[in-house]
This record gives sequence, structure tokens and C-alpha cells, in this order.
Amino acid sequence: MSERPEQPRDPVDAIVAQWAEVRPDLDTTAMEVFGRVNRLSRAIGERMDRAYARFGISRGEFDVLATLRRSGEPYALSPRQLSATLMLTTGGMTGRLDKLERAGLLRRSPDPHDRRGLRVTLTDRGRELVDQAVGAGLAVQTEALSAALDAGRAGQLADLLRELLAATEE
Amino acid sequence: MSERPEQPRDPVDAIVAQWAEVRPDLDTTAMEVFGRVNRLSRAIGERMDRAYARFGISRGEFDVLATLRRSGEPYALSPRQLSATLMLTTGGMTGRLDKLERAGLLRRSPDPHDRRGLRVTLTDRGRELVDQAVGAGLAVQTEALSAALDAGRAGQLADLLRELLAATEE
DNA sequence: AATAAGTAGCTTAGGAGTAAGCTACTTATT
DNA sequence: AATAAGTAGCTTACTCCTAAGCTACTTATT
Repeated sequence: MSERPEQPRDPVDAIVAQWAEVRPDLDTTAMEVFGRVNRLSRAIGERMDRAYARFGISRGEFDVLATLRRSGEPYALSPRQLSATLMLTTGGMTGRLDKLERAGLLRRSPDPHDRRGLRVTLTDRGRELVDQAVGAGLAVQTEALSAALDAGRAGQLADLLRELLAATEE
Repeated sequence: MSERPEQPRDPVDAIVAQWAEVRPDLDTTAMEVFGRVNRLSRAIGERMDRAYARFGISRGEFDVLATLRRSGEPYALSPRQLSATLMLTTGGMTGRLDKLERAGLLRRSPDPHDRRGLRVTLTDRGRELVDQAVGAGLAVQTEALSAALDAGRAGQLADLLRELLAATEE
């Protein structure tokens, strides 16, 4: 009867079907995208938490180390730059830096050009740890993606998401 | 030179390019999907928070009311069912129910068949509020989606996400 | 040079979640 | 019938975040 090929059903289909029963007037099309985006974010996030936990850090802490690592030599940024990049308040950043500094993964030193500011620098141990952890985090994501989609469809998905994200974050 | 049509660049492209500079050995393909999924989830989440705040509730509280509403008459579920559906610990659910009960949006009553359990029921005010709020939340999502993609591409995106989510949540 | 306005990072108070453990009750086993 | 095991919901302690406000310092204006 249906002209569409068989699709696997997922939890969002069930939610959409429930709404159609009790509120058939609602247009739930957008939920088919954002409902799945939310659930995927959460599911993969939990797996990445576990991957990073093996290195003794949380996902938020990994993000700090990774931002420093990505910035290249000398692996130094200000707390301000870090909290802007990670969309975190300065109070939240203070806490993360405290933990990471206590763990010996980074170091705070005065900014030579601005006495209000600090420079946060990756220690050698921090660089080594993040170099390992980034591989573990990517492995989690790669495994989940390649289990579901071949390279062509994965690329299609990435392109559609890019368009949506670019328009959304404007 | 490029055979691919011009793509809008987004923040994930920048992050991927940074990694390629400092760690060219890494395969960041999966990040092109999950990095965007994470950022989209966060960006839309913030907008939905604001939409629900106009009704005096948080997104988590909306989810409780919406789950009850979707379940149909008589809009009653146990705290256990709610915390399972919403992937929340029972402790967290206790807190949400406390707030919503204080606001007069739902009611807790003893389960007539199991004296350990409760039945959580939407009040009339709760049903009216969630019927309004669900429209506001969908409007946020619909606006973001239709600003970026036409109906055909949005459907393609939903289908790819369904495949990925079904495989991921298994 | 004096001063007003802006910025950097930290502190504090409060919110919302988890994990672990509790009591009360139900179900399965003997 | 007695009892062991399981389940429901709540409480407590803890974590991590935000919002607001602080001090110290820098930049712009007069």
C-alpha cells in the first residue's frame, strides 16, 4: 500500500503517533528532526562521558583540554577565550580550571600583557592525556555512525546538518 | 576547482579544520555529524526554554506535562512510568512533580491497585497549559527548520536521523 | 592627569540533576 | 504461612551549572 520503502521505527515515531491521536491538529514535522537531534545528543553524550571517564575526566573537562590542544602551540588561551568558545559562564570555567589545574593537566599563569588576565596552558601530561582521549571520543562517534549509515549517507547527513546549524546559529 | 557546490561554513567546519592542522592523523568524519547534533540540540533547547518560560515552566517540566497529555484520557501515569519515559532518576522526578504539584498543574493520588505506587494526573489547568505550550514549542522548532531547509530536504534529514537514532538506541 | 566606563576572573547563592540508601509494599518461593 | 527477593517513591549528599555581584586592572574621554 505504502509507496515509501520500509523504514525502521524509532521512539520519535511513537511520540509523533501519540500526538496525532490526541492532538491531530498539531504539525509535528519539525519534531521529527529536533526530537531525534535531542535524543542522539543525549545518547552519544552518555557514551562519550564513559569514554572520557576512563581518563579520569568529564566531557566538559575534555572540551577544555581539547580547545587548548586544537589551538596549537603553545597550547595557551585565556579563561575568557575558553568560556566564550565553550559557551560557558566565567563562573563555570573557574570551576573546571580549578579541577584540571589540581589534576596537573593545565597551569594558570599571569598574562604578561594584561594584568587583569591569565594564560591557561596545557601541561605535558595534559597534552598527552588529551591526545589519547580525543581518539577514544572519536572512536565512540565513528562506531555509532558507521553502524547505522554508509559513508555516502553519512556525508549527506553531515551536509544537511551543516545547513541547518549554519541557519540556526546565524 | 572544487567539484562540490558551495557549502555554507559552520563552527564545526572550523573545529575540524583546526584538528586537521594539529592532528592530521585523526579521522574527524563522525564529528561532522555528532558535533552538529550537539550544537543543534543546545541551540534549539535554549530557544525552547524561552518559549516554555513564558508559561512559567522549564523544559523538563514541560516534558512531564506533555508525556501525561500524550498518554490520552485520563492523563494519568505513575512516577515510575514518567521517569522511565523521560530517562530521569526517580529522585529527579520527585523534584519535578513537587514543583508541578505546587503550581497546581498536576495531582498525586494513591494507585488503587498497588499501595506502593502513585498516580500522577494532569489537572484541568495543567491540560490547558500544556495544550498551549506544546504549540509554542513546536513553533520554535518549525521556524528554525523551515528557515534552513525546504520540505523535501527536511524529510530527507528526518529519515537519516531516524536510521541513526534507531541504530544508536538499539 | 583625572575620571568614567569597560573587561577579566573569582566568589557566592541557588537550581536541578545523579547515586546511594531508606521505608513500605508486593510478588515469588518454599 | 513464612520469608526472601523485588519494586515504588522519597530523602540525602554531592556535583556542576548559572546569575549576580565583587575586586583589580585597562581603555576612552575630558
